[in-house]
Amino acid sequence: MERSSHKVSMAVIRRLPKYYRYLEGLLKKDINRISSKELSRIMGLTASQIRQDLNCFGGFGQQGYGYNVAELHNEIAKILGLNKHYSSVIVGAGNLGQAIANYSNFQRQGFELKGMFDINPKLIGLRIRDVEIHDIDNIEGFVRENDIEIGIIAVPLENAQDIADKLVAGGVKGIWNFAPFDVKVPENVEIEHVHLSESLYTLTYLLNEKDILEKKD
Amino acid sequence: MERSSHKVSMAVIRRLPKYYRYLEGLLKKDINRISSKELSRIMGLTASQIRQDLNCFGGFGQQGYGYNVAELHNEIAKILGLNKHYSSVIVGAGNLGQAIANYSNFQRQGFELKGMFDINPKLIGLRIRDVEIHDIDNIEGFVRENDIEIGIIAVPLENAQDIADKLVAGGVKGIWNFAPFDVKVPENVEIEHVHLSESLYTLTYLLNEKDILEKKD
DNA sequence: TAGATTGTTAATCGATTAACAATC
DNA sequence: TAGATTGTTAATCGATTAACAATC
Repeated sequence: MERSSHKVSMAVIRRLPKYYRYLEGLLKKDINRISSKELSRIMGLTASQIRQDLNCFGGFGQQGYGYNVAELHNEIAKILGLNKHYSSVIVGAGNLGQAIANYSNFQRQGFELKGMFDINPKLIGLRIRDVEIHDIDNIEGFVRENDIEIGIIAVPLENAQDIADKLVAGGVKGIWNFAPFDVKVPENVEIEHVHLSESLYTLTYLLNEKDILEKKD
Repeated sequence: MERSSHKVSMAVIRRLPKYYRYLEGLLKKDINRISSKELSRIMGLTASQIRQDLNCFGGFGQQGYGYNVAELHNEIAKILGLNKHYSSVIVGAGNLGQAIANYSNFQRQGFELKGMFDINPKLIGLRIRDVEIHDIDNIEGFVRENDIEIGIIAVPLENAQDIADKLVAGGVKGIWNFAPFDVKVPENVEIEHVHLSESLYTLTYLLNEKDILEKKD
């Protein structure tokens, strides 16, 4: 028995946080009503696309009026699961791990950091913002005992898959991976990669695109 | 007079760093030959797509043989502009700025960090890995005098556009933006955004997708 | 030579855009 | 009511996949 909920495409999903961010900006400016046309103008999309995207999840607008900003912001928050609380751990307490731990956007908004892990004995026992750094050997048990839902990987590429396996064994539901390696996880675990060098190399590509394409002729 | 160099689509461009990364992995394993079929298997793409992608830039393979790993790796490095040197500055010397400064992948590979900038008097004058933190008021002059090509923005969203404007005024060619705001730059300046919370919210969406789509029915 | 695999053209698929009736 | 703007269907566009002749 098939549910009518046809999968939403990744292209749409990745635009949702963007809508959420722009709506937050409108809220801050005390704008309480917006049409798809006006939103398309400030976001650089088409009005048609915005309406199509939103209608994957429901009819949030009103003919002749547009969308209520606060309401739409709230609906998208729910779609993104931002009305829920998540407990998390960061594995790797180096520069990147510490930066994520301190990342203010991450601290608020219901993402509770329950623990950090590192292999370096000098770091173990220290605290970042009141969060203790544990020995990396204890990941699996800690994740299980504390019902950790999100595991954040900030270790070198060599160790990334091993850490992912341990997080999964402990029972995390999702992994936010900052290591430059596409760690594999079982189907029932969600994975989101942040490949910083890929982003940087995209920029350098664009800086050189003209020369590259001319040379090809 | 139009050049035959038809623009390469962004979808293709964003796969290039991924090819580069996987080829690097093969190199490390001393594998010196690969077919599009085998590469498609380890990367999770189709062989057809790989051949299409590469042929946007040239015929790097050989019929009946496949691709020489070292050669293809090198060609893609050139396409991505990784054979060149770039001088850069980081604006914002908080946790994120410092993490980027210390990011090892960034330090090697020809990305020279020439200076950092912050508004906080306590940070100004300090050094991160031998790189001095300057007063944020001096950005434009510093960028111009030191021929900085890449400006990295790691400041709060409120200041991001102002910083971008100053970097552009100083003459940067590209901006790597970590602020949660789509800063606008002139057409001749390239921009690459890293929106960390959008990535995180994509993960939380996926954690809740089933519930969301069922509720809709 | 026979087998393998590319480069490239053609077919398919999916995502974006356009259009418009429904309706606030 | 008249005007505005949605939700949704149809048309278009672009990206991915399939197929195969060329060739190493």
